[in-house]
Amino acid sequence: MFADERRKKILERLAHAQSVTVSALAAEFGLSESTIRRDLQELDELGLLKRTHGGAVPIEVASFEPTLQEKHTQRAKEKSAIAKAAVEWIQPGDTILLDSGTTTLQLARLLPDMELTVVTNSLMIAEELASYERIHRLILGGELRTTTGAMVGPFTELVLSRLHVDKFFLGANGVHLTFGVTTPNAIEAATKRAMMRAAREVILVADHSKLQQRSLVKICDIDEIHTFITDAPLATDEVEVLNRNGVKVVVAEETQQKE
Amino acid sequence: MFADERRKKILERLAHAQSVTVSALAAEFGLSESTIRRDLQELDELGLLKRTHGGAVPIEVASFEPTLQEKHTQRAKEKSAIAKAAVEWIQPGDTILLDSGTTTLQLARLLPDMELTVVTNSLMIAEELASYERIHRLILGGELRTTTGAMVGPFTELVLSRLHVDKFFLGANGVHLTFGVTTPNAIEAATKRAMMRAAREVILVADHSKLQQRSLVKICDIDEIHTFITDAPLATDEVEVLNRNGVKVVVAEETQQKE
DNA sequence: ACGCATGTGCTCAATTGTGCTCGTTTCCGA
DNA sequence: TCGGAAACGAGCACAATTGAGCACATGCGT
Repeated sequence: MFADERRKKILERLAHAQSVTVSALAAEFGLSESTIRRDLQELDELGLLKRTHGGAVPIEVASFEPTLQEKHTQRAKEKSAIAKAAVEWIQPGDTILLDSGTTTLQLARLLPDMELTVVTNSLMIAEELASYERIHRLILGGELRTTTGAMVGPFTELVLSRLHVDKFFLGANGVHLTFGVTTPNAIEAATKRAMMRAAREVILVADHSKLQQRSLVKICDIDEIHTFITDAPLATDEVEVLNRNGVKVVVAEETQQKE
Repeated sequence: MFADERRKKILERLAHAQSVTVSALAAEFGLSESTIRRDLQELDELGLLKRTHGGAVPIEVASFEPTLQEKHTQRAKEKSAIAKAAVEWIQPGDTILLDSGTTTLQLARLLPDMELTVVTNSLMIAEELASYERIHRLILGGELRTTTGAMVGPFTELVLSRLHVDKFFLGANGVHLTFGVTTPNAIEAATKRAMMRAAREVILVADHSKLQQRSLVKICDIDEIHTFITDAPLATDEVEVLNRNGVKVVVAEETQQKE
């Protein structure tokens, strides 16, 4: 990987995400932070990005919606770490299904532009993927929900009934060992269930704040999850319960340097 | 193997990979690195690649998509006038179907926030409608096309086969009295036909630059259109032909503010 | 045979990319 | 407002890569 190549990738990344961090880039490329800093400095001088402390942001002015933006930043580091670990699960040629949600949106941003089929019911993810060249994108239709930007309902489920994907990345509001996986909205829950039926492997992505939480509507029992990717180490007994239920647990490393 | 031949191969290699290395090329061709360096230098001076330390990367065309943004501004005033006239056709409680395209996008922007069900296969329109409170929004899914942001294909048509809307606002690239209504892409044309089948009334919206133009793929004959909204007065014989085919013609008044 | 252009390989000092250290600056939570 | 942690930039060291120069081989026309 050459410097120019790497810088191009940094710009690509920045085109999809609102920001990049020095530490994350260093970890991703397997290089020192010094090198990344030099890259960012160079790109900054060329006017291709704007340097910030700890990273960089795109050059555009961006009068983005604050509410959505806010949510992004909530536990952004955790979500990003989880998304990064989740991307590792994806191989060229895969057919993946992305649930709506901020963690999966982050995942979409981190997707490499490789031979891939991505199915999603999230308007934001669809938008995010619009510029990818090589990714084949199938959008599940449905009724558009304002709060989550998700497309849900019978039409979504109709299309899902005709689909079969390799991997489904499921987001949720509550992950409880005995009460199962939950979300606040009944229609969304039904759609999530339909997505599970369409997938060979169900991968649950949720940061540690969701753990042992209960939301209103149950999506599924914990043993219906094949893999659970989260950001903080679980208690040993929790891992034991999960493993006993056939759930593989992956704890995402926050970027190398621990604080 | 001649030098020119070798250089051509290097360029081919670079067209497929993101980069090439001097050492790899030297090994592959069984030549010294000096020779490869001279090749790369030559190609760099010719502007056919960009030299880096240890190898080379392709020239960046940086072909960002101005096309979509450009299209917005093209004939914006006409499109806006048409959209304004089209909105008059919509009543509270209606179920309307919006085609993808810049004119219909403009229409979506001008929609009053009233009791309404809007169905669309356009990602941009979906996004535009995301903030509306009272409008019930149904998004047709399908494969996402990069150039137009439209969702098309069998899944789109599957959902459409289950729907019935009051009014369909159809966009097109060519409107010809004898050859009918046309568009450049076959898959999009098929989806547009499916949308027509799902509608009680088909309303064609197209500015006068599309008139008597032909694009590649035919969507329908002119007599399958119920209403045609455009921005410039047509010739009297044209109107006569249209009326004879059962097409109601509406000419939108350009708004007062001329510059 | 001769002169010359071209293509190639080798050597070596100079350049570049990178990692590391260290003192300074900036940020964030108490 | 303050203190510690994180991030920063300058400077240095080291290794890989580079370019210039030279030598050698081949091909071509005279």
